[in-house]
Amino acid sequence: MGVKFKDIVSSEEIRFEDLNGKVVALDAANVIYQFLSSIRQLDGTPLKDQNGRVTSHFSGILYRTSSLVEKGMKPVYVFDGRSSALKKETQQKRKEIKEESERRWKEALEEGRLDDARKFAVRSSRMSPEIVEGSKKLLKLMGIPYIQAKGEGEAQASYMVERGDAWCVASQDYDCILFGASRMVKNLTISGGQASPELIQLNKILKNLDVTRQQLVDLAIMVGTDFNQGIKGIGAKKGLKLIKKHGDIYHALEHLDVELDVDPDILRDMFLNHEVESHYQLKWQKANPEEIVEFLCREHDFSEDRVLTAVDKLKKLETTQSSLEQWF
DNA sequence: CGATGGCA
DNA sequence: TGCCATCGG
Repeated sequence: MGVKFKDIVSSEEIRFEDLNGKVVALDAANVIYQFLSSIRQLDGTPLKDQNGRVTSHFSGILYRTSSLVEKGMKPVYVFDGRSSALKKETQQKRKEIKEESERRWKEALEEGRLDDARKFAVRSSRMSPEIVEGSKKLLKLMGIPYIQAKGEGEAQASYMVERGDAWCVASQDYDCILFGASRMVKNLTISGGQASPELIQLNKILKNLDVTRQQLVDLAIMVGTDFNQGIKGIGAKKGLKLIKKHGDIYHALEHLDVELDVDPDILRDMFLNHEVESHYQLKWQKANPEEIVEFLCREHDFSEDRVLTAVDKLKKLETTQSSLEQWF
């Protein structure tokens, strides 16, 4: 998932207080997928309502969002739009892994191997249109804005940081730095325990590695992204050396005597000139406790006490005003 | 994952 | 109060 840059990007640990008052653009797909993967029982079964509909993502969105608000952040969720045809191969591969994982989950369950069951269940997580629509509905009732991207959500979120409408992108993937996000935050989890939030700044990465953003994109293309396979045997470190030695991907490829499956120019264009939605408005509104209870408790069997406690935390937003609000 | 409750 | 196991849906 995402470009494998872990070995070359530096990050700094931050505290939640550092994000007080900041607009945080959350990559919705990334966040929801995390919830679907991890909010499960020991045997891997996700949370479900009485009708058997998965509710893990509702739990995650409700509790994490309300906690972020309580800590002073202004969250905005960014949903994926159409995905590039270039992503087809990755999507097909993921689909196969998920199907295989689901099969092995059931198999492990029958044989009583609980650890394996959970492991494969996590890998089998899938985000259906129903899950996306339900998530949007919940956010709306909570008064939390969401943006529908035209293309990749990461690209849209990065654009919002570039415009100054958001302070950072929150994601676990490094893709947003390729899309030009000047700041991204990893591990924006509440009970992080070990993993506290990490701030990753594009200009610091470029300075540390001594490359341009274009070169960083070229490097990603060599290493492989969700949109292309990359070159076998080339990881972030080796690729970085090659890009620095030869200047760009075309010259590096000449010296390696290999060809890519996709024209680098097409991928460069995707990362550097991604189609985005520029007409949007960020507005945090009062939560609607009655309708949230109707939706989560009546329709999806959540506990009213727990839901109302979380919803109460959203009141913090009513006292703060978006700096943007003055413009509208 | 995040909330909750029991226990020191 | 803080830590940890387990519950949530």
